[in-house]
This record gives sequence, C-alpha cells and structure tokens, in this order.
Amino acid sequence: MAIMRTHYASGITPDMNGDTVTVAGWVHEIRDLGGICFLVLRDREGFIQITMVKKKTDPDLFDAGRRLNRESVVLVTGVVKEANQAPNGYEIIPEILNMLSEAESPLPMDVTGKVGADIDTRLDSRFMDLRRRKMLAAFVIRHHTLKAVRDFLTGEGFIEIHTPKVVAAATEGGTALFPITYFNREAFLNQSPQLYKQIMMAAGFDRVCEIGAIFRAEEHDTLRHLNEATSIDIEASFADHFEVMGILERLIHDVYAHISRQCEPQLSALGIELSVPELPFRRLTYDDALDIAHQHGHDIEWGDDFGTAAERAIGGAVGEHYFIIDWPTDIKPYYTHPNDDDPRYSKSFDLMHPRMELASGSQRIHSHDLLRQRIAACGLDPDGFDFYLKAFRYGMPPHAGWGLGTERLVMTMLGVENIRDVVLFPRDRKRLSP
RNA sequence: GUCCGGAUAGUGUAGUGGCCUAGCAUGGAGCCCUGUCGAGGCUCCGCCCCGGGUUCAAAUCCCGGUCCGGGCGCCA
Repeated sequence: MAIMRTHYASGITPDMNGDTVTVAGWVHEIRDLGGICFLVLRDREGFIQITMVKKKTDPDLFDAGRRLNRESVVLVTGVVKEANQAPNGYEIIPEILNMLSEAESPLPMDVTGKVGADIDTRLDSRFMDLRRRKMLAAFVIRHHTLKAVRDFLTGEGFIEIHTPKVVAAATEGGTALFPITYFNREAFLNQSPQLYKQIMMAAGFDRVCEIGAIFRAEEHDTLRHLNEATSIDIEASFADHFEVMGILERLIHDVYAHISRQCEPQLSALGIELSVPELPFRRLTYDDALDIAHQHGHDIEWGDDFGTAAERAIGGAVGEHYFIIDWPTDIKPYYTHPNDDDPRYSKSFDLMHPRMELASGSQRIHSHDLLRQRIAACGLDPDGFDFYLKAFRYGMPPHAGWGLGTERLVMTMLGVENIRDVVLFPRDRKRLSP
C-alpha cells in the first residue's frame, strides 16, 4: 500500500466534481445519523467532509467509517461530489478507507474548541493542542515573520551567522546562566550572541544578523518571559545607534506589512485585523518617559529602570510602538557607548510596544581601553573577557546593534496573552518536557 | 527570590459544614434517526490531589505536603 495523498482538503474544489482523489488526515468529527454518516477529515490546510450513505456504501466500509475514533489518522480515496448541503459545496464519497493510526480514547483534550483546557493540560499534550486551528495559524505566522525578517535583513546587506550557544563565561553579567558540563570543564548556555556578533565586526563582516536560541536562568514566572527564547540580533559596523534604530523600525513595519498581506487566512482564523504601524516610531528620551511615569504617579528615581506598572503607563500614554532613547549609562550593559557630551547618558535605546519591551540596542564602545575600564566598573573581571577584548586591539570599527525578542514580536503583533502560546515547546521555570 | 491564588469525571466547570447517593457541559458506550454542519432524542459510564486534625457530620473549616496558575522583581 502506497501512502499517497493527492490533495489537501483545501485543494479540492467543486469543479473537480467526479474526480477520484485521495485525502489524508485526522478524523475531526463523526456525525452518525443512522442511514447517513458524515466524517469530517482535517489536515494542515483545512477540512473535508466524507459522506457515507448506508444504502450506497459498501457495508464494511460504512461500518468501519462510523466506528472510527476521533483523531485517528486515515487515508481516504473517493469521488468528489458537488453537494449543496455539504459545508463547502462539495464532499467526498469514499471508496477506500484506510485507518493508518488509531487514536486512543478518551482524548487528553478537546481539539474542536468546544471545551477549553488549561495551559498546563495543553502543554502536557502539546502535539494535540497544536492540532487546534488557531495554534497552527499562530505558528504559520511565526514562520512568515522570521522569513520576512531574513528577507528584510538580507536586503539591507546583513549576513546571517551562527555563534556558539555553549560558552565559557557570562556575556553581560547580571542575568543568571544555565551551567553545563563541557567534558571536564564548567560551561554555560549563552544568554545572548552579543560578544560574538561584536567580534564579527572586527572580522570585517560589516553587517551580521543571527536568529537563534538564547538562555536565561532567571526564575521569573510571567506571561512574557521564557527561559529559552529566540533572539533576532543584528550588529552593523560604521553605524551609530540612530542608524540601527532606523533599521529596526523599518523591519517591524516590514514584518507587519508582510503578515497582513500574506497571512490573511491565518489572521482571520485568529480573528485579528492587523494594522501596520506607521513610520517613524516616536522617540522618547529616558527623561521624557520618566516625566510621563511621574505624571501617572510612579515614583521612579532618575537612574532607575521603569517597573512593569510605569512601563504600562508610558505605553498607554503613547499607544503605539515607540523608542526610549538616551538611557542612563549605568543601567545599560558595559559595552554601551556613553554620550560624547554627557557620559551620564548613553547612545542606547529600547524599542517598546505599549504592552512590553521588544528590543534593546545601542552604539557600542569600540575603544579597547574604555571597554576594559567599563567592564571593571561594572564589577566584572576584564581578564575573563580576553577572547572578546582581543578583537578590539587590532582594528575594531565603530558599530551598533540590537537584539529583538521573536516571541514578543509575534505575541504583541497577534495580541497573544501568554508567550508560551507562540513557542512550540516552551521552557519555563517549571517545564522541561515535552 | 517574593507575594497572591488554585487543585472536583478524559477535558472545562458548579458546589463555603448536613439539602451531595456531588450538578452542568463536553466526551465515551449502546440504541433510534438518510443531509448533518457545535446535529437531535433516549439509556448508561466516569470525579472531590495526598496525609493529618476539628466536628455527631468535611468536597467544603484548620495544619502539613505535593503539583499547578498568576503578580512583582529581573529581563527580550
């Protein structure tokens, strides 16, 4: 028996009336009316009704069909028949029905959307959760988002690179790392490609990007944090922070425009009308943002980061994507370039969606001596950064870059509440499988 | 790290001391039904997280545990 599908469900149209086709997929629903029995078969692209009439269908086939378990995998060969009463105006009258894999019963969760399920239940049976149309739609959009990102950055002259995820030391200090054993040595999962993409500036690649996993061992427990996330990173030589901000806002605009054009079926499955944000995004200075926070009653000292509540107040006041620029140098990582005229401020920015931070970036320090000094000032040991600092000693161009959270980009675009719903198999503090 | 909340059939829920032999929906089994499209009708199946305590009486109150969800912090 050759397992050969001739059409996806969506590939069958009324003008194929009389054609013999083979479809394959999951038994979504069975409606047995006695003398007539409807099977709804689901595949990646849609649904197709299989109609069996007792008096016309082979008795063995009829009986096998009506006794199928929901979610079993079947291969059905039959004739397309135009039928006004059928869901899309057509159905398949089966001639051969092969059950390829019988689903056990009861199912661990409902796939049809009749009954909800808790996030924990859903993640425990994620493969089945992902059979739900809305989940598929979200991940198709995630795919097209990353494709749009790659196409855009390629067009801007970026070379995609892959840097090590197993590293010897912390990238930025601060964030907790996952320790692992590397043969007989201690190593860590990388929290960011930051140091490596900067080293690539010394390599003369000029513009690099990386889309890859980053790991944070923080024990946070929120709807917008993951311990394993996907970061979109760029680094560009002979550029300042304003130039890479321009790239970032055009990228966001471009992604929204692509998704709204190319993912209409998925957006409508999710009930979303996507509006493309207008360029340029507003630029708020840190001091401006601090004023807004103060106006909303948030008591934040100059030099402190905004808390979640203040961030939401500012986001609510702006109402669309915006940048916060000119951050105090001391709350940004050591590699952030201070302002030339007032070193208390830095050449840095965060890209904000009203709901949360999406990206942060800056012009980087390219002076070896200043960088070494800043590492020490941040309480880190410069000797641990030799492999990094070495790249700054033999010709390092001025450069700037940013890191953008893929999951946050997708979740804010789609209005998804829980970041876990835009990751296939999310890693959070509690969950290590599936 | 810290604070708050939760755990009842496979799934989602109702039930704050006796009216609970635990209700509802979905699901499963069986029967009826030739156009369903969240089909309908009838019958049946299946649940109070674990341990201890209070009480005449505990799903319900108390203590401990386990697991889960969420807020904040930190960050993307």
